[in-house]
Amino acid sequence: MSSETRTTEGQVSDRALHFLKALVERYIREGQPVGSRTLAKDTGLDLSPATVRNVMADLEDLGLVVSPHTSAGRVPTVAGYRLFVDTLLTVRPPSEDDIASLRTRFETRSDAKSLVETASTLLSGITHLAGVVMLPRHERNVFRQIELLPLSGTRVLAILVTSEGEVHNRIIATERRFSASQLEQASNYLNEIFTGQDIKDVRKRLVEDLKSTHRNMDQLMMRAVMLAHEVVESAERKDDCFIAGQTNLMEFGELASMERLRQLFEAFNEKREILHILDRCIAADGVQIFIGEESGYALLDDCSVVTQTYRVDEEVVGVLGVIGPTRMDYQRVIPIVDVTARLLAAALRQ
Amino acid sequence: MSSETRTTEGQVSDRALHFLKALVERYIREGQPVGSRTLAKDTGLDLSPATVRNVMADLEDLGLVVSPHTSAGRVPTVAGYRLFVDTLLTVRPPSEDDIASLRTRFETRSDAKSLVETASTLLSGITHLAGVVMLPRHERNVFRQIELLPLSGTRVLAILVTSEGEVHNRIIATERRFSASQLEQASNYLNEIFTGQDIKDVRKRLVEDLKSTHRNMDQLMMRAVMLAHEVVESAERKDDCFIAGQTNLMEFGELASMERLRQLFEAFNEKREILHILDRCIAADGVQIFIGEESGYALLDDCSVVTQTYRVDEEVVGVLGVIGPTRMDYQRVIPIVDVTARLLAAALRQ
DNA sequence: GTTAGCACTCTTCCGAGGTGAGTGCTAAAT
DNA sequence: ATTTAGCACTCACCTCGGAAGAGTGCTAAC
Repeated sequence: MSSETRTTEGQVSDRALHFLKALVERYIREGQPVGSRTLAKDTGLDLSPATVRNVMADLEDLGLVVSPHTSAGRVPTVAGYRLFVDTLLTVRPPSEDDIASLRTRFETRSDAKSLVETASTLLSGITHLAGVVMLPRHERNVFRQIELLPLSGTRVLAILVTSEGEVHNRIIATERRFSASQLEQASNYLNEIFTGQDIKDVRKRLVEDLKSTHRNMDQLMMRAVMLAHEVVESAERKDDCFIAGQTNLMEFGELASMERLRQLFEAFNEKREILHILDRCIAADGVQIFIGEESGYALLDDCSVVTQTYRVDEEVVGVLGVIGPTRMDYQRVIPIVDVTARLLAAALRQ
Repeated sequence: MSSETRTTEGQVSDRALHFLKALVERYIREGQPVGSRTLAKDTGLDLSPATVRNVMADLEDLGLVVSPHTSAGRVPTVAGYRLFVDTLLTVRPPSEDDIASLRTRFETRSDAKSLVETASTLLSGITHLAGVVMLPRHERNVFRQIELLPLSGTRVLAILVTSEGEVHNRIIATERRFSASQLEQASNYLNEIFTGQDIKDVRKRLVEDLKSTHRNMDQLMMRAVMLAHEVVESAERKDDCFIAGQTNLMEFGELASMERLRQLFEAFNEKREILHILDRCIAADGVQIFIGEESGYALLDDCSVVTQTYRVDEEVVGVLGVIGPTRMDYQRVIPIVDVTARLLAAALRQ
């Protein structure tokens, strides 16, 4: 794929590229196939439609544009967008308005979850696309404190606090009844030994512990640590990802089919596929763009994904971005995603 | 309105009602205006279309049905649905399949939040409508334990556990730095004094306390108790309500306009209006049905809402239901909502 | 290399005409 | 007094046939 892009790129004249750029920009603005006459005016070069047509034919041969039917203008293909995004695009910094509206909204200091929520709302609000943000996931996840409280019957409420100040709780169904003091004893034990350690280590250690000594609480404590471990592994991936502004996508004509939209929204609710894509983006580090089918999910064939990772203490902890039609305004969107990532990182740091 | 319904009801012959019933049922099944010929066959009575037409004309005069245009069949009006739901409807118990699929899914015992989530998923899955469930809100909200932990800078993490086993946490920005031991002291104090008390009382008491003594921690503790109080008041109402299966609504032709759908989905995200309606339903207790404009929100003009309250320990703590097109299958939906409410209540009780 | 001209292809937008479903009304039948 | 058959009428919907407009490809001239 990349080699193919190379060769085409090599053969395209500068003027042709200039035309491609103008065409993509125009199409992004208007959303309709652009014809030779229009494009001739757009480029600024004082050329006749006929000349433009010749160039367009070349671009079509190279697979950078297509015409939906004989007598429509041309529309960029995925390869066309790709070339545009990779080499033609002039990234302007986000407008003052956009920055201002971002900055103020991030000023409220609060927990990771609400920051992430704000971030996705902001992204979707400013770009008029769907905003997605993954919760920060730390490589190192330090056990800070655990609290075990008896509920009715044999159920126990376990509350885990990590050193990042995240609180996780779950109800554990046990085999027998535990008194409040028994549970306190257990949590004291856990806290004493494990506070400040990495949760992965805690788990490993406890498993070994269990083999040698056979303590009364074993089962319960094991479960509690399992909870802790789950926090690291994040079994509940669904909650790790915020999506906002899905409805924005309804306004784009190219996604107007009810059936497609429905599937798209269901994917947003399901989140599994979205998370897959974001995982790939997190691995890449930096701005990552999937155009149309590049994402690998048929659902997103007419969509593009623009993401940027964000880091805390030099470590990449998450990723955020937007999902919209392939025809999105990359020039505007990319810097916005970029800035939002930085602002979110800053907000998380303090 | 109700008096009007009365009078019309009085004037409608039994046969006319029988026709209305058949018409509504048919329309719910097929989704298209039903004409005299069709209806004549449907009723079973061996009557000619002409006769049916006469009756239909009467029903139209009474405002129970309308025809979208001269040569279409008739469609129930809101008043028609109302009459149908109130007096004509034969509620059959939910099918064995439905009950089975509900029961097994509720067997997993877990915390309120995930039960509520299951409930809404189930509702939407079985009815093919949007399912909504409000989290149980207890009148009495008992303070069980509070934990205060220092975070970076002057921020403090407050964790509150109620006697129902719900865990709430928030980050509190304070004016000055507190050490871990100071915070422990504070939380010990709070726990000692307030455990087992109603949170509302706790707050009242603390406010008074502050006036007399001027303790070191005042500000912080005040905030902590504010958090506790917020839990009761549930400032974050948004999180109190789960909606699932919104996408189901996209399949109904009568809601097919993009613009309407978009507004509807935005209302679902916003939740404010939905919560208003649910609040009204909770006050009513029992099965509550809003048909079309009855809900009072223009957004829901083509929708109906069917809800049932659910109770724990005799006290109504929440409400659940479905939102779908006015043309939903009331006969099937109502009992399903009813059963789900009972099952959720049962699951919450243990 | 660029352009004007021209034939050609498609979409899109009417308007006409036909069809079918369903109605209301009237007059006859039960 | 119902019920029914008959009939004229009304719309929505479909299809077909231009006409208009946008845009193309090609060719020949500049």
